Amino acid sequence: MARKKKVDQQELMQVTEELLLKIGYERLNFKLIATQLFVGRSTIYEYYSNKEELVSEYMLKLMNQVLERVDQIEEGESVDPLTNLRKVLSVLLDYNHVHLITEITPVLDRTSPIVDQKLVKLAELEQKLFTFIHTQFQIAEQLGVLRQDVQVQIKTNFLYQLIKLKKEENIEREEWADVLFSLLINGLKK
Amino acid sequence: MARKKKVDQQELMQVTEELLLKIGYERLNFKLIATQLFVGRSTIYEYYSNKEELVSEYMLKLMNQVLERVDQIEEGESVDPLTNLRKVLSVLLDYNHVHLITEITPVLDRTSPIVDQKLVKLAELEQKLFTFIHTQFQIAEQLGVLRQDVQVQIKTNFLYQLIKLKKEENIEREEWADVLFSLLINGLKK
Amino acid sequence: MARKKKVDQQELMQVTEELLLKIGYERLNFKLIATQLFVGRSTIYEYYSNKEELVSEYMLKLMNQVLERVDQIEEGESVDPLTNLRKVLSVLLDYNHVHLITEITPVLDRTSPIVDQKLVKLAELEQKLFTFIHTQFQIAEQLGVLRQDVQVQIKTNFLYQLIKLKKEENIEREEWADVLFSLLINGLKK
Amino acid sequence: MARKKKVDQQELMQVTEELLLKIGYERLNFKLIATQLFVGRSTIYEYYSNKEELVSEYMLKLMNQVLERVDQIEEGESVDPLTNLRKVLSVLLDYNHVHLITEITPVLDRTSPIVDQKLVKLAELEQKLFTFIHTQFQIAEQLGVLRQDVQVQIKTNFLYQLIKLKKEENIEREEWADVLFSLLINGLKK
DNA sequence: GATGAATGAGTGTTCATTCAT
DNA sequence: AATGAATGAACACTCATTCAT
Repeated sequence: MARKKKVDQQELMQVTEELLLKIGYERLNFKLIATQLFVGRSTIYEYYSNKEELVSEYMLKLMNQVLERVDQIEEGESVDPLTNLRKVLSVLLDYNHVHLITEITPVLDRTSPIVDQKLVKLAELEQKLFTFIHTQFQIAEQLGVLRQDVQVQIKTNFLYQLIKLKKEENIEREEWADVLFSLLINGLKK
Repeated sequence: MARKKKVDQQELMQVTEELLLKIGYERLNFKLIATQLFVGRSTIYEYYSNKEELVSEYMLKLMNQVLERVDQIEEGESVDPLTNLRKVLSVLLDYNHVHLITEITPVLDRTSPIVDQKLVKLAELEQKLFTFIHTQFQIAEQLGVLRQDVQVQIKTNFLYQLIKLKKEENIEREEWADVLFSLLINGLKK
Repeated sequence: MARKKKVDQQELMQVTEELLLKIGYERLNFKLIATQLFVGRSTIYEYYSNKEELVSEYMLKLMNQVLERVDQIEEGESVDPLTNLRKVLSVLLDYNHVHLITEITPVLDRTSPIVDQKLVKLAELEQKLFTFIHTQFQIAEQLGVLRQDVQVQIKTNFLYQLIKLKKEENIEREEWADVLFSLLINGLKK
Repeated sequence: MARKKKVDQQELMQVTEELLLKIGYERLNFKLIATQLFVGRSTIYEYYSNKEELVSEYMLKLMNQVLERVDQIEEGESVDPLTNLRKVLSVLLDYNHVHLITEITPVLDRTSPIVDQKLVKLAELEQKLFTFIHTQFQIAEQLGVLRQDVQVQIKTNFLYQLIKLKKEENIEREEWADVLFSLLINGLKK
């Protein structure tokens, strides 16, 4: 009979996320992960042969979750682009750590084909996300709701960057999303 | 007298900056710096006894340059807060890498008193910058130009985050500043 | 299960002792130890995270062995203090390298709590040894066998220092202990 | 005109002694010495080309001073060997740090001929000192004052080791010498 | 004479990774 | 499937020593 599995994949991903947020990609190491999971260091190697593989897998899973939520928006009944964009912002705030992807992806060593493959897939998903936002902005423009002197690309980035603004402690998430969205659309002017 | 100096401090700072931007703080190491300067690794230790000291010195110099520019705005004839804020944005775009400070400062080991001292000084300077922006926003509010349902603190952060938006390749810097400032003030609405 | 152990703890302690006696604490380093044990340098770090920890562990083990022997004297049937002191001298000569402790302890860096803890324990054991000798001297004094114009503290030190006298090559250990003890008690006078 | 000499030889020797006593031979280095003398590190190299040369010179000077004092005893009017030995003990206590020589000499690298030469000279002086003590003990033996079942060599060492006994704080030097000498001659017996 | 500057050699330490069980 | 043990490679840091001025 096989030994009971000690390493729960979900737990592994969760610990990875916590550590990525707490100490960052560079300082993340298998020793730490193993300690938190109460397993031997080398056990992690049974599943991922290095940090790159583990982290790219984590990012892929994360992006998949985000896109699932975005798909729900797409499949929703709403046809108003601004409403959709507001919903996207909500999702991004929920998955606030997606910004990790933007930071980590460029520094990852893509030598290993397994890693490379995952990063390609990840880029596709990211593209899909951007395309959705992009499309909404285009529709909004056509409806004459938005200014047209700024490229859609910039608008998309603008929205994406918003999630990096540090939320005030005493404000609740949806309310915060409202503030950000209002800033995005109306700016600071009275 | 001594041997001719091989290590130019300015060059050292420049290489540090380049490497920080290219590979980040964690991957930065003295070997790399020394190689780029065509000197021995231990030579760098003659000037800075570790990475922390070198990098905190770099950040301090950088922030000093930024504040010099901000002081010029302060001493300028303009009393219009929005004009001043627009000028600050220009400065921040020129010293676009100030965002490194925000990233690196929290992870630096402050054990060494020399490092700690520099970080304290750095925090003071940063505070000064924020205060200037803060003040301009307050004046603008009092003049009734800006919306008041968003805290000044958030506005300040908003402006500060703007510099992270990646500039399009084919656009010139001042023009880009105009775009960003317009986004900041007017938002995306038509 | 894991790979077969290559590093025998006892062997490690023995090599440490040999090197401490041969080249001293300052010159002792992990490279040397590793070479003698035919293992990689970093392997030693699996067991002790630095020289301080290794050496303090060594000293603790050594002192424990000494005290075990002293305990046997204490539990022995003899009640004559001089006989007991003579036996202590034998033990000290057997563990002649205890003087290493006196030399090394003061220069050890106690920053690490692990090291500090061991040194505290070590000090306790040393105290116990000194107390035993001290007590024997006191009893001897009360029996009127010893001069009383010299403090017990000095007597204790005197005995302890004796082990540093270099033994002549051609003399056997117990005989040498007799000579030293006689010197201690009777002095050089006829 | 030549520059004013900044490095005073005597001061150099004094600093060397202080550091040797404070931190020991192994930790002694030119950087520390230079700092204490307020000169550049490389300046010391004008006088001594390495630590070995400096320290062997120091020990030689020290031993010379000791022997000067011993010569005075020899030239003195006293013919009583015990009185002479008591005087030697006084000298040894004055130059209490001669024990440094015993510790350092064996670990010094004798590769350099300059160092070797000094160490040879040093050994001669040490021999002279031992011979003097030796002779006094022999005379004393012939006078029937001392026991003869212990080799003179051992007696000599015994006296020499005495200086390592830590002096109590509140006792004055000559008095301490008396205690030690009495221990040496009469032992601990009543 | 004096020294600031540069450097190599050696040690300290961490960690990803392999391997045998 | 799991892991304890071993290790090399890479980086951190110190210091004796050389050299040009």
